[in-house]
Order: sequence, then structure tokens, then C-alpha cells
Amino acid sequence: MTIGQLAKRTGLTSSRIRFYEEMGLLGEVERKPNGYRTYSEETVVLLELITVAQNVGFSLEEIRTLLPSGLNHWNHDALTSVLLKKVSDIEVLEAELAKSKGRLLDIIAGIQEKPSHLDCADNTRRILGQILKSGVGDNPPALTGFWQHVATDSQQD
Amino acid sequence: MTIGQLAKRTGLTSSRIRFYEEMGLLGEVERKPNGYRTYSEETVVLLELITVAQNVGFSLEEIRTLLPSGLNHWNHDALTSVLLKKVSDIEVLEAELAKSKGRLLDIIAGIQEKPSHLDCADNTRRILGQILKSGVGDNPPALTGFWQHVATDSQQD
DNA sequence: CATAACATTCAAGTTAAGTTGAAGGTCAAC
DNA sequence: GTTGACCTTCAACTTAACTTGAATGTTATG
Repeated sequence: MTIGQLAKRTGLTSSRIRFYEEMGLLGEVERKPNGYRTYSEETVVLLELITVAQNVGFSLEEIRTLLPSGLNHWNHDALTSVLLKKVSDIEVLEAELAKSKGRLLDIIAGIQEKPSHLDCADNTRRILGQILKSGVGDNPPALTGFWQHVATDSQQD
Repeated sequence: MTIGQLAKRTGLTSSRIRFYEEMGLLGEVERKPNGYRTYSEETVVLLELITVAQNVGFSLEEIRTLLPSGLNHWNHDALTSVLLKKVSDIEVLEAELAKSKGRLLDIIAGIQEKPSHLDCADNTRRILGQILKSGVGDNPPALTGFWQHVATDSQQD
């Protein structure tokens, strides 16, 4: 496979593939007698792996240290630990967002069932009070402050 | 809270926090009469969120479009869809690595129980044959090629 | 009241991850 | 045998995400 064909297969540009080679991500690349680079199928998979790893936040340098290189292939301990770290990062974000979503839904629900004798601002303040009270204790304290302006602004939505 | 105190709380540098403000990630930042920036607790949470999001591969631009800004708070649809995409990216990587690990363990196991009348190279070829045969059909074809050099090199480990 | 440790803006420098372009060699087709 | 689509190297440019530095103002401490 030439570099152009590999580029089409992977959706990457030729220059990008040459760049990865230069960065040591592809090891020794074979050449045809005319000097053209030539690739086997495995490079397709390798490039796809690199792309996916990049998408989830690994730098090329990180990827390089985890890739099979010469006789020292995958370092499974390093690899699993770094992957676990990344997964836990994702989980933190997911948890944070799930919490946010729940709060926002609570706020919205509170607004829907507002007693009609209260005006909008008063009602918002009432709901805000409920949320701040119920939130104390089971949430990181900082988050309480964070959500105040969401609660006070929500009436405009 | 001054910018220096916020920096200590979050582990970020002051310059980085000013940079995030300039990029529109922090919205309007309040100032003391002397011109000093002043922050509330919510900014701590916001900066932690930004940092986590960055760690799992979001660009500042992506983060900015997902953050509460003025009256348009979290865009839940955009947010969940982009998060699901990122999670699916992680899952692709996990699956790929799980497969890799399984294959490598198979190869190692095969080497351990090698019939003693075969020499090392012959044995490796034998195992390689097994793997390539068993692998066809239930794996992406490209992966088959990818693992060849791992199999042939494994004897040196 | 001076001096250190903060804060401000603004411009320029840095690193990672590429892209673009010039100058040229190779190859398949007409 | 030349035209066009490939390939080569090498150097310079770009963008994102910051950092560093210069020049300057402010505030707490001995």
C-alpha cells in the first residue's frame, strides 16, 4: 500500500501519516526500491488506534510510550493504569453533569407547579431556598454556590 | 476571592485563569474598586469542570459552547450528544485494548504449553497459525495483520 | 514609608500537532 | 516523450492553549 492509499483507507492526510512516522509512532516504515513508503494492513489498524486514543484525550507522546515499539510491545501495566485514569476522568465528568441535569430538572419542575399567587421573582427565590436547603450536606459545598445564578436566572427561560 | 487565591484553590496558574476569561469561558468577571478581579466559590467548580472536560479530550472551544452563558444555560441536548460521542470513543478504545490484551494472553499461554520437541521459531509459527485461523471472522480483518509481528516477536520477551 | 508580594494590561514567546509550499523524482497512459 | 497524478524532502507557516516578561499600580508588613 502506498501512502496515498493508506491515507484514503484511514481518512487521514499523507502529510499527517508522515508526521506520525517522524514522531516515532509508526516505527520503521518500509520503502520500495524507488524510495516510496509502503505499508501493510496493520498500519491501518495502528492509525485507527492512534486516532481514537487522541479523541479521548491522549497526546501523541503518551500514545507513543504505550505503543508496541521494537521488542518491547504493549506495556500492559502502564497502559491499563493510564486507561483507568482516563475512564475515571470521564466518570467524574459524567457524574458532575448528571448532578447538574438533576438539579436543573428539579428547578424546572418547581417553576411549573408554582403557586399562582406568587410573582415570578418571588417564586424563583422560594425555589432557590428549597434547593439550597435540600442540597446542603449531600453535595460538594462549592456546587451550591455554583447553581445559584442558574436558579435566579431560570425565570427568563 | 482574588485570582491568586483562586489559583491556589484550583491548582491552575493565574495567567491560565485570565486566559480562560479572555476565551469567554468565565463570562463577566467582577472587579473590586481597585480593578482587581474577584471570584465566588462557583468559579472553583467551573474551573474544575473545565479541567476535567479538557482531560477527556474536549477543546476549550467545545467547552465554551456547552457552558452556561448568560441566559442560555446548559444546552442539554448538545451536551448529552457530545458526551455520548466521547463516551463511545472511549468504549471503542476499551474494546480494542481488551481484544489486544486477550490476544496477547492467548499467545503467551500458547508459548507456555509448547510441545518440547518443537524449537522456538517453529512453535511461534504454530501458535501464529492457530491465532490467525481462530481470529478470522470474529475480528476486523485488519487486526489479524496487526498482530502478526507481535506473535512472531513474542519469543524474545 | 519602603519593600515585598500581590494585582493590572499588553505583547511576544512556546509547545503540540499538524499543514502548506517549493523543488524535484517516479510512473502509467496516451 | 510528455502530461498528470503520484511520490520524495525540507523549511516555513498555522492554530490551540498557554507562559513569560515588561511596565506599572496596589496592598499588607516590619
